[in-house]
Amino acid sequence: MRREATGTETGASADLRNAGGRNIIEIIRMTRAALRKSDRKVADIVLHDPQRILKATVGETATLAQVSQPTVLRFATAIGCKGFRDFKIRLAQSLALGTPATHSVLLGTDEPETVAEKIFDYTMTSLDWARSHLDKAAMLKAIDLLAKARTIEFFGFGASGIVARDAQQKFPLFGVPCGAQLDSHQQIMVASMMKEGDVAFVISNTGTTRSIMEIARIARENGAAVICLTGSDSPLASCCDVALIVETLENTNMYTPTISRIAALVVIDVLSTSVAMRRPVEDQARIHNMKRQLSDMRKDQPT
Amino acid sequence: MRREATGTETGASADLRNAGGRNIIEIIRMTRAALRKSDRKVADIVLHDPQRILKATVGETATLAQVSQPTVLRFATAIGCKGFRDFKIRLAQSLALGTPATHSVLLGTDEPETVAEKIFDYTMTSLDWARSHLDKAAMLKAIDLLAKARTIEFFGFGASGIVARDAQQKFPLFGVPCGAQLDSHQQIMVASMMKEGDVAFVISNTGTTRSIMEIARIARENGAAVICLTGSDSPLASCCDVALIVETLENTNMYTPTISRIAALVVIDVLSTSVAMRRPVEDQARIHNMKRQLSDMRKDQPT
DNA sequence: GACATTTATGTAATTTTATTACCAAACAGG
DNA sequence: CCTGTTTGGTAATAAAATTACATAAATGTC
Repeated sequence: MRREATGTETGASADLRNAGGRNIIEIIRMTRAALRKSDRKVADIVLHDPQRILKATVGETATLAQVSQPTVLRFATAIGCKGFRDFKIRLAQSLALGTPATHSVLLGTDEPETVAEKIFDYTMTSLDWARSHLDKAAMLKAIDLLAKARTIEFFGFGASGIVARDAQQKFPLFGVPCGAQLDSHQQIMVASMMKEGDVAFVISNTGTTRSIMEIARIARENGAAVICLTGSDSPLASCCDVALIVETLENTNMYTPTISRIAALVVIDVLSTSVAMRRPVEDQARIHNMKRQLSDMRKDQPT
Repeated sequence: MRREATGTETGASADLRNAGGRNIIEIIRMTRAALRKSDRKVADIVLHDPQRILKATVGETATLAQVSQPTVLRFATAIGCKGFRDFKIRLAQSLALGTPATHSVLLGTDEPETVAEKIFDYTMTSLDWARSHLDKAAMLKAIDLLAKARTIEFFGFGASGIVARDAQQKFPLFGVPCGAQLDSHQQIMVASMMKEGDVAFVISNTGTTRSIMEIARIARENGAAVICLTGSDSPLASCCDVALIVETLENTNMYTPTISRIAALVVIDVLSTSVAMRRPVEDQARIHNMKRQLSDMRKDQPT
């Protein structure tokens, strides 16, 4: 009773389904258009109030959607689940990250407690999204470049400057000298001095900042490898050797904090850790030592 | 809402259960000792391979635990679930955040892809943990102080310095001038200049850094309110007006990246957003405007 | 240390829920 | 306007969850 290529399959193609990764709600949203009319009714009530369905039985769901029970079952298989049971498990997992962002928009009347809940939820949901949209190939290329680098320079402004500085602090993991430039004049100077074997790591959420693109260009002209970390497939991405695009759920609500920097920080964690793991075993002790030094430095920095 | 006690209740007291927040696995770990002998068998196989149980029926679970089916049911109610169904839903949600941290420790042999998965998972799990362990009362007091502040100064070293800088960048939300001091000499100078009405926001993950405690002391002597953001109930916490303790799952594995700064950043998000929401309605437009300015600044910073 | 009382666990019956088999309407193409 | 195909419903069936009840183990009391 696999439903892959059998006759029961509707127009909803497998690749569409996979695109959403593990989040069943996303899968439903995407396949919705390709579903049968009645299945769509089920899809709609699930999307409308997933929490309700989580506690519902097949019968209740059928009533809510105004369809028959088997239709609910067919809906479940149509979106790629093994059965209703499996569907509910998957729904529960999708909902664990908090009700989808659209539901958790902050209201002016929210109590601080609610605000905390929502912001945490939103952050976690966004991280989940970022993870499922990571470009693994680009990631691998970036790790390759970083592992071979002689020095690494991080560039960024504003919120991205924070990320750059954080990355720079991870130099013990990267194992080579790292710099972080936040002043645009300094940036130009440093970029001009880079040469083959160096890696310029350019961070810009928007990917449109003029001066940051200039940095990328200069570093590249001098023979340095250029990696960028950006929020969308921007102009900056096209002029780099590797573009790490970290998509985040953006939300125009003024209260919604910028999530992009959190996702970027986690990506940096992944890169630095992977690079550290790439090093030969005989270096491990040395890295361990460095890490401890960093740890000590954080713990107690005497005047 | 979910875990009210029924008559079947065993010695496992309600407060114990609530301590774990929403994560059923944690709840099981904590209540395990207080469970009946047979129930404990069930608890053990759940903890041992939660993924397996997620796909199992009552019967299968009973066989795996070598108990009868009703025992499995009783186990479910004992840990505060409405029934086996409810238990599975909750288990699914707990597992969605990634297999518990202990399972996702990085191995030297992991592929970069796996590393990414694990780090994202770990970050999300930790955030979930941090959320459920937030001290709401302290949070409220901090928001009160920040909302009334005339100026805010953030202090931090190393990784915490990153957090301080990030917080400072949120000044449009706080609505008052904010500073971030990262150099210890500067810190002493600025702290000495603070006076009543000012807020010193001291960030230190360990909470034991000598110089940072000195800062807190100086600022306090001068009449400034002192808020600290720290990772545990440390010496620093006891000498501040408000102590925000953000517990994170710590893990001694060398590859595990420091999660504390991520949690701290999210807490700052919560604080700044709450403060912004606290402002009178007539200020909202002004804040909105400031926020846009900040946004523009991020987008494009001409040389 | 036997007896009463509570607590813990299993067996079997029962109910609820999920799934399947089958049939009828709607629909598209010839 | 037939004919095969797709879609959706009804009713039967299988599977799973839950309850009722009985028995065994443990605990305490005199």
